Formats: sequence, structure tokens, C-alpha cells
Amino acid sequence: MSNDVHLKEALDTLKTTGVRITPQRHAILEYLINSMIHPTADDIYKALEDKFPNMSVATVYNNLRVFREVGLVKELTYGDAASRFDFVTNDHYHMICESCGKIVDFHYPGLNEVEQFASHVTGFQVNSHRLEVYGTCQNCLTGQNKQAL
Amino acid sequence: MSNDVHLKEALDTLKTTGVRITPQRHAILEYLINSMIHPTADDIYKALEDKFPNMSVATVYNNLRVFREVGLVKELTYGDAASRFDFVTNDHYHMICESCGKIVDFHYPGLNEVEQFASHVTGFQVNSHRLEVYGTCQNCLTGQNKQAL
DNA sequence: ACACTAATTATAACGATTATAAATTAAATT
DNA sequence: AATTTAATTTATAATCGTTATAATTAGTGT
Repeated sequence: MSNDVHLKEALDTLKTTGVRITPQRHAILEYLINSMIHPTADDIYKALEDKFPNMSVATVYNNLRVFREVGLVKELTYGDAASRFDFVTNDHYHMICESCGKIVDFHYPGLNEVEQFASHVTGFQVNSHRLEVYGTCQNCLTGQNKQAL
Repeated sequence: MSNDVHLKEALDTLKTTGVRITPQRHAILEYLINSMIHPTADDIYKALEDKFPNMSVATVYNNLRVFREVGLVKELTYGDAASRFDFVTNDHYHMICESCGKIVDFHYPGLNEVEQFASHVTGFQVNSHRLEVYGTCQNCLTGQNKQAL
């Protein structure tokens, strides 16, 4: 599915949910959809400061929260470090480079059985799960491109 | 394996690694091993303030970092919210109640194949993975014990 | 017991995120 | 198109978890 369609559908979702479509929201969504880097709030803020010189960081955070609540966006949290935001398309997991911080999507089928198993042993009603794989990317393995996570 | 043995082994690990065993470290380790709540740094700080009225929060954080580096402790990060710390015994995953924040351990075999698969598709060299299942615990399902996460 | 170095303490600083209040604006209604 | 109103944005300050700093204290091998 093309990015244009994704954007159009996202805007529809907002309309349906009664969330106003402001230029800032439009731009943030567009950036999120086209971005491949799983950006932080600050990445987005910086990327849009040419188009919106007066936009506040709070606006970015506020709208990312709105998008998350509506289900358009997933927040990936990393302790003290800044959260990264991911436009929701279809289910995928993340492979994270511990050397340079790069995040690569990968698809993997049914971890439903893990959910079922966990539900059975703990007695919890399961809603979702989170899986991340950590390692080192090819770039970092061959020595180039070192930078802090 | 009993908690006493765990503590003794942990102290051995420290000795072997050349990490000094201070009363504070002893107490933090002991608390971590006996605690079932996957405490935050602040939980630990508060729990030990009777025994160590002059202990600094920094000491707790410093030592948790040391323990993590030596492999005795795992840090579970949750975005803006405080990290929780888990004494490493054998491999297990976490079931997290989204209503009250309770964390329950559960064991599950080989997710190695996921690691292998991910490594294959992404070209990363895999080090580890993280899996968490989210849901609602029995207590919260039946309505009691509501509190913020 | 001594000396050497690491660990602790107290405090300030940091960075990500959120709360607040005033100003602006999207969009429903006329 | 003008009006209205509540939602949104902005600017700023505040919050909270965590880390850096520098001075003091205390483990541990000799």
C-alpha cells in the first residue's frame, strides 16, 4: 500500500474519531509515514522546523499522544533515552543495533501461542505483546559508522 | 535454588570481578533477591533507608549499573516511567498488568528460532531479545486493587 | 595499621516529557 | 462568507528519573 493511501486513511481515521486536522498534524503524520528511521519526537520537531518555524515541541508530543490513542502510531520506549515513534501499518517486530541504534523492521508470524501460554500460566487476560531483537548491524560489524545509541 | 545461595553466588561473582563488597551493595543485592516486585531504584532506596539513613539515591543507581554490567541484574525500561530491576536467575519473560503494573514472571522455551530468523532477514548479528506480554491480572479483572501503573 | 584506590555522599545538572495559561484557529452553524 | 466555540497551538515553566561532579569515606592487599 502506498504512502499516499496510508496518509489518506490516517486522515480519515482522524476525521472519524473527531480529531481536528491541523496543518501541524498533517505534517507530522506525513513525516511519520515517509520516515524510515522510527524518529524521536525531537527528530520530527527538527524535521518540520523549516515548514513550521513557530511549532512547539509540546505540539509534537501532544499529537503523537493523540495519534497513539487513536491507534495510528506506536510508541517504542527505551528507558531514559527518547521514545521512538512508528506509524502502524501491519504487525512487525524490531531488530535494533546496539552499536548505532538503527532499527530495522522484520515480519514474523504467530507469536500467539506465546500469548496463550503466558495467559494460561499467569491467569492474566492478554492484550498484546512486545518483542525486540538486539544485535549488531552489518555496517557496525564491518567497523564503519560508529555512533552513540 | 534458595535465596541464600543466590546471594552467596552473587557475592562470589562480585569478588571474582573485582567489585568491592560494601554494606550498601550487600543490602541492595539482598533486597533484590528477596523482592518479588521487580523494584524501581526508588523502591530500593526507600526500602533501605531505615538501615542506611545516609545512603544516596546515586548509590542505588550506581550499584544497579554495576550489577547490570556484571550480569547480575537486568534492567527493564519503560520510557518515561522508572526502570525496574530484576535479579537474574534463569531465563524468563514478563507478564505485565496494564491496570496495576504488576509484573509476573513466566518461563517459555526457545525463542531462538525467532532470533535466527530475524538475523537471517536483517543481516544483523543477534545478541539477545526482549519479550513482554501485556494484559490484565485476575485482581484487576475482578475489579479490586486499581492503582496507577 | 597503612596506603591506595574505589565507593559513597551531597548536590547540581541534564534531558525527555508534561502541565499550564494565554493566544490562535478548525470547522460547525448560521 | 461571517460568527462562534471548543479544540489546538504556543511559550514557558515544572516534573521526574537519572547521571555528573567533587569532596569525603571506607574496602582490601600489603
